[in-house]
Amino acid sequence: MPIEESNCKCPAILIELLSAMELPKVYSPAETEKKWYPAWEKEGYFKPSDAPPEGSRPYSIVIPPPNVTGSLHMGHALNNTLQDVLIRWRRMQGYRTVWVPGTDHGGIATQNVVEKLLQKEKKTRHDLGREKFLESMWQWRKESGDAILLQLRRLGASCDWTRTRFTMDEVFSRAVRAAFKQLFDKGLIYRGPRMVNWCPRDRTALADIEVEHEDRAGQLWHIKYPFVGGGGSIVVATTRPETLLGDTAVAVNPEDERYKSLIGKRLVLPLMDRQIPIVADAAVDPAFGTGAVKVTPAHDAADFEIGERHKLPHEVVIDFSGRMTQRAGRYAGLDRFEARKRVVEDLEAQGLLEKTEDYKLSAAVCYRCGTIVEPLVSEQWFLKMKDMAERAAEATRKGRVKIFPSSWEKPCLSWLDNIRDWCISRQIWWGHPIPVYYCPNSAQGSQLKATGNKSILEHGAASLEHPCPPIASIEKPKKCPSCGTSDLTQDPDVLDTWFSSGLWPFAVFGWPDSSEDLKAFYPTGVLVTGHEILYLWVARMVMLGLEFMKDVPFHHVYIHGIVRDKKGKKMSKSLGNVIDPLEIMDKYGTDALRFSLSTSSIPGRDMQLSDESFMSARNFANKLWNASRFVLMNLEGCRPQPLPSSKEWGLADRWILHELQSTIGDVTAALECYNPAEASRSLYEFVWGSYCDWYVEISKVALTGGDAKAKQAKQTLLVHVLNQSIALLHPFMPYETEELFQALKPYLVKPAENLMIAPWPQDAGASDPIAADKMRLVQDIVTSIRTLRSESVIPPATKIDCALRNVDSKAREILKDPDVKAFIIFLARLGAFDTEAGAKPDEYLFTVFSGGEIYVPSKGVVDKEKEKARLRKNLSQLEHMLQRGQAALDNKDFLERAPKEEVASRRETLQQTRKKIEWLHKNLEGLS
RNA sequence: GCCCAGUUAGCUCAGUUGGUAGAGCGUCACAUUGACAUUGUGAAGGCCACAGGUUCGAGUCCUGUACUGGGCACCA
Repeated sequence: MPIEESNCKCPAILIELLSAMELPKVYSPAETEKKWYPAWEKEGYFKPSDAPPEGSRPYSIVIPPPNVTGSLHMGHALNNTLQDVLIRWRRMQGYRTVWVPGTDHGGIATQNVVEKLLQKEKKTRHDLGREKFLESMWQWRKESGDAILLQLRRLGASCDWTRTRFTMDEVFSRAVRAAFKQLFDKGLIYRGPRMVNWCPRDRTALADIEVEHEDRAGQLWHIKYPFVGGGGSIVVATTRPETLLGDTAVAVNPEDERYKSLIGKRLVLPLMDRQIPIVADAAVDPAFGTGAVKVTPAHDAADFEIGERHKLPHEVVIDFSGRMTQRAGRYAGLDRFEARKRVVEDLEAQGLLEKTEDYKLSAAVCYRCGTIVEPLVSEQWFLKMKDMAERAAEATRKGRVKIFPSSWEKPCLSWLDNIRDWCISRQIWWGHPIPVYYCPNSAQGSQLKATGNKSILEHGAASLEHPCPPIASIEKPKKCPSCGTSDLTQDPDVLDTWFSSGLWPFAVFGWPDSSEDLKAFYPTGVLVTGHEILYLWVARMVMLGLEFMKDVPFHHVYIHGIVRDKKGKKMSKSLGNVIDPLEIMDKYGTDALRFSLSTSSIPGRDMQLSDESFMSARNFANKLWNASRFVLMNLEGCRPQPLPSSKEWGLADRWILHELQSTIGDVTAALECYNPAEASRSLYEFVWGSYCDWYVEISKVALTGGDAKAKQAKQTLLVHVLNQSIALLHPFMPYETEELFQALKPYLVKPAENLMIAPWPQDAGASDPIAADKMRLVQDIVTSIRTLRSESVIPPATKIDCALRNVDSKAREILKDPDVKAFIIFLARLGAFDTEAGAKPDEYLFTVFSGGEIYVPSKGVVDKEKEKARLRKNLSQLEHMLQRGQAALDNKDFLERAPKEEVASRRETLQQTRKKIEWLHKNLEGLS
């Protein structure tokens, strides 16, 4: 029969002992992590409070929604750790916080994943048809869609899961259609045939920003175009000879003396036997290649423009799948690269290839699949950007949106300042259907009929006298407002995935309806992201936020680095150098992963991660664990009580509170300016370097001493400083700190229910430079003695006696403090400690500290030769210092121009160094 | 071609207004009844990329060079 809790009448002291003993020697993350996440969620801490305390301000973050294509990788782990650090910190600061999670349908990327699955069954999406294919897309989304969000829970992400959004859920889709319609009605969205970047693999248009440029080795072919009627030829250079088949002119610069007389003449297009003119256009750079350019208006953006200026015909020789069209004559049906090979061969055979040069070109590739992009003319929807970009740039310039680090501001502005219209239509199936409808009496409608509802990429098929205009509508209209027909067909294209992501910061809060959430949480506090989607996403959110909300979507943009491997390479599946965050969490614990990511996250820099960095974070977690374990094991009889008044603080207490205070300031300031590395490092130093190494050690004096009052004060302070430390650490290491907090709770006055909602530590006015000064002396003497022990190979366990001589007045004053003496005796493991030694001992080991000589009597132990070598080594170091110091003080200019304090302090150190050298010399002499 | 970062110990990186260079990891020595060996103590290890300049004084400010990474443009 189980013992009921209420029946358990164990003495409180036993419970304490038990709870302390329950802490195992080593921190084991797995159990802790399992416990706290559900507990926090159950308490509703992830949701913003419905009844916030008065004056509590809202603070919100929206997640950069990961694509529903896979699982958590290290980049996600970093991005979301940083967001969680910030939101937990703000929550503890008392803000009414919300972090909205969600996922993105991810357009081309996600469609590609499912298409690849189909490929394994040797099927294409066209085999399934649009409807069936979309069914399998939704199936995929259902199965693997939110896996990544589940993994975020493991990471400790304190998202409000009740507000989870997906960019294609019904509510969000309505927002997307509403946004489109508003922009359409305002005349900002237009449709037309334009030269766009076409990915023949994904078979869709891409926006300019979705094209990446890669340096590749290629060739520059010089081709002869003979004049009509003979008389030689003109040579043009090209990297894409297959486009020759679609040439409709050759252009030269009008100022180019070499070609001036040839303008207007006609040429025979090789291989095609068509005649084309030589035109003059200022866009041609006479210095490049031969100074003569072949013009292919249908397959090159620059040529398209030349074509417009000279009214040149378009010869479409490459189709949307990257194959040569019927217009390419005998090359019809060939893949573009196969055609290139054949064209070059044929030109060579006909003696029209003058030469081939190696040439470094930057290939335009699709950012999703890496296929070389083909510039093609097609019918697409565009969003006018100029005005929106201007407003976004203005908001950035005025600081309404601040970018951290600010070095990203300039590139961002220059992108906005040079913006071109945004091609927002995609010829894929997975995405938001464009909310535009056509009636059969519209140009597009009639064309759709002709092509069997498949595509209206090509233009000019229909020629109606009075066509009905396209209808943009949030819901499908019943009939055409122009002609009344109810036979309406929706545009077959979908919207660029970034169009919907661009609405994320307000659509997640319920836009276009006006909601409480929207009022409270827009604009959000900060957007946390990597720089790779700065233009693709961030800039667009600013533009669309200003357009629809009349306000920026966030005040701050925090750009973090990219996660790289040990060798500095970007992590990628194909390189096989990925570190799986889930594995790291299994191996080292979630807190170690988070702490390691935070510590490595230096503003504006990419980070290199390796096992060592996780290990060091894991060790830190264990150190904190054991320090807490020590404190808890020494709280026997301790009751919750307020801090003793400052009068009762001993030297070490004043010092640790001084250090704590500056740590609180440092951590808070570092987080304010998005520098988690500085915040976490400062905490590491404080916890390990100050609290564990010195304060906990020193506290052992009082804990084991007989003074009950001193012991009690020490217990209270140990608990207080530990409690403040874990509070500061909580945003970085939420699990372990929560676990420790629960263990500490019985000793805290009015503790919060959970550390997660405990208040953020405040400046307590505990700055104490005098205590810091005194502790510095303690540390100096202790370290000097330790060095001496180590150099003379005296085991630390052996107690030694120690005497100081020639102590200067400042040090003597400090040594009067009984604490100082006691600490030194304890930390340096001394037997007798004589601070005012008179006579020199007979045999001794010798060293110096900043304020005097240190003698360690050691009868019969001293190896004279070894001791001499040791002292000589010390001496040579000091002499080096003396030399440098003397040089400065011998410099007249320095004495005259440097500030007095500087000169004085140099004099003092020099004096000290001299004294030390003198003492060392004397002792060296004494040895021989 | 233009712009922005970076270059500091073997490795990864700190270094605030200019004042004799710091940490972690790794290495070496010593320590295992200790809160913690995922530990402690100590040591070794640096022409702060290079060349100039400003300054009494430069890792820090200025100019130039080299290399690395990134952004943008050109790309016939």
